[in-house]
Amino acid sequence: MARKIGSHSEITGPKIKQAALELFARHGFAAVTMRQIAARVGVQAGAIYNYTPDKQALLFDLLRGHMADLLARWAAEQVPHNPVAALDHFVAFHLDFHIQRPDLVFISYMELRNLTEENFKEIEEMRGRYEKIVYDMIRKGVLAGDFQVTDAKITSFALIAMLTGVVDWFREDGRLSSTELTLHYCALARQTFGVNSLA
Amino acid sequence: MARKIGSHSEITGPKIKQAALELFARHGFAAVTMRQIAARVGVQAGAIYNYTPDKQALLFDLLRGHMADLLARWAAEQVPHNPVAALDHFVAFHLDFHIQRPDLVFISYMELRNLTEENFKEIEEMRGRYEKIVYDMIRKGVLAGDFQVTDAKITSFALIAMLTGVVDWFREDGRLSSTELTLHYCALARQTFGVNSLA
DNA sequence: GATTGATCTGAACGCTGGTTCAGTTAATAT
DNA sequence: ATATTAACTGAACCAGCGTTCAGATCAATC
Repeated sequence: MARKIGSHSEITGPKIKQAALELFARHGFAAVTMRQIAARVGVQAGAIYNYTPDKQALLFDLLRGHMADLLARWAAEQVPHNPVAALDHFVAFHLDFHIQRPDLVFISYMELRNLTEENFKEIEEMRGRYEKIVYDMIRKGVLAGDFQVTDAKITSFALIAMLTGVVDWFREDGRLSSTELTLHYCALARQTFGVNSLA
Repeated sequence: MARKIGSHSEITGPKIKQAALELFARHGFAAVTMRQIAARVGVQAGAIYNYTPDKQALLFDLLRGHMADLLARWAAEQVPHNPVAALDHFVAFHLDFHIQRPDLVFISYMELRNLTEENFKEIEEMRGRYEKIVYDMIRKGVLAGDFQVTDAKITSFALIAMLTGVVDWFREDGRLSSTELTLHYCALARQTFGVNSLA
């Protein structure tokens, strides 16, 4: 035996990425073997090397793709000028994006330390860009007098942590729908930012 | 060579735990070898097995010890009856406890998936007990009319995530002292809980 | 329908992993 | 001083790791 029936790089390539993603998320990068990934795709381990130079690149591509996707999608959003509306918009966007990609969110936080130093720096830089978006949004709201926060930096970290933490427990078939979730978190975020509810 | 000069189980035992903790936190459980741990202690790999049945137990003991410590210390706290004061108390406690143990916090979140199923359940149960403490605290505040939260469960998760996320960026020698940090987060938590600042 | 290139197999490579254990030495008790 | 026990070494075991590659087979092209 050699080449499989119906084999195509446009099919096998994505399948390998998907299998690697699921396994990395479930067991951790270091604990997953190339043979496990291959088995999930229905292929031998050697075949993976037609699609990636090595295991490290498999991880890095997933993380970079995830961050690039996040930044690109936010850049494409039409963000309201009103600070409170912008906050609501961000909360909805962040929750929606992250809830749809729990595995990617997980490994983007977990597996940073398994990256090469230079690969790590690249991801860190992208993460910093996203954090700056939140920080700038808060600063604008503070300057406009809409937000009452004592420290914009701390608040930006707190907001991101609070929102991203949702993927640890939220399930599509759970007590709350994603719509209800968003509503709750918009209210929570407003309160956290000291938005005057009478305004 | 065999037994080392000055060797004592009361010394080597804790050193192994400490070395394992640091290495697990830095590189991840699966990526750390018994030989690395041994080298850090200044001993051969085989010697570790005088102190632990296997690598898994090394991890589990760290996680269980951490959670047990957390629960025991909270149980020993004198918590004010006033809901707002209790919230402040909890925020200060949680931040203080977690900031002092960044490595343990890290692996307690990261390495759950590397636990045996039964070991995992035990840690999960302890974690649930801690989350319930927060939930009950919020419920009391809501019933007393001190907190304005739409969903006590969500708010409890959000608070824990927001506070625990601090270990990702806080440094003792950074911009903020731990005292300032606590003050900021008490204010932030009050705001998140809709505590009437005029009361 | 023959040729060519893309896709995959299967076996192998050198290494390193967790773990075991007989033997050796330091500390302790007698 | 001697005997006993606790602590550790060093070497070995085997399974499994990531990675390579010559060869086999399928898909596509003309």
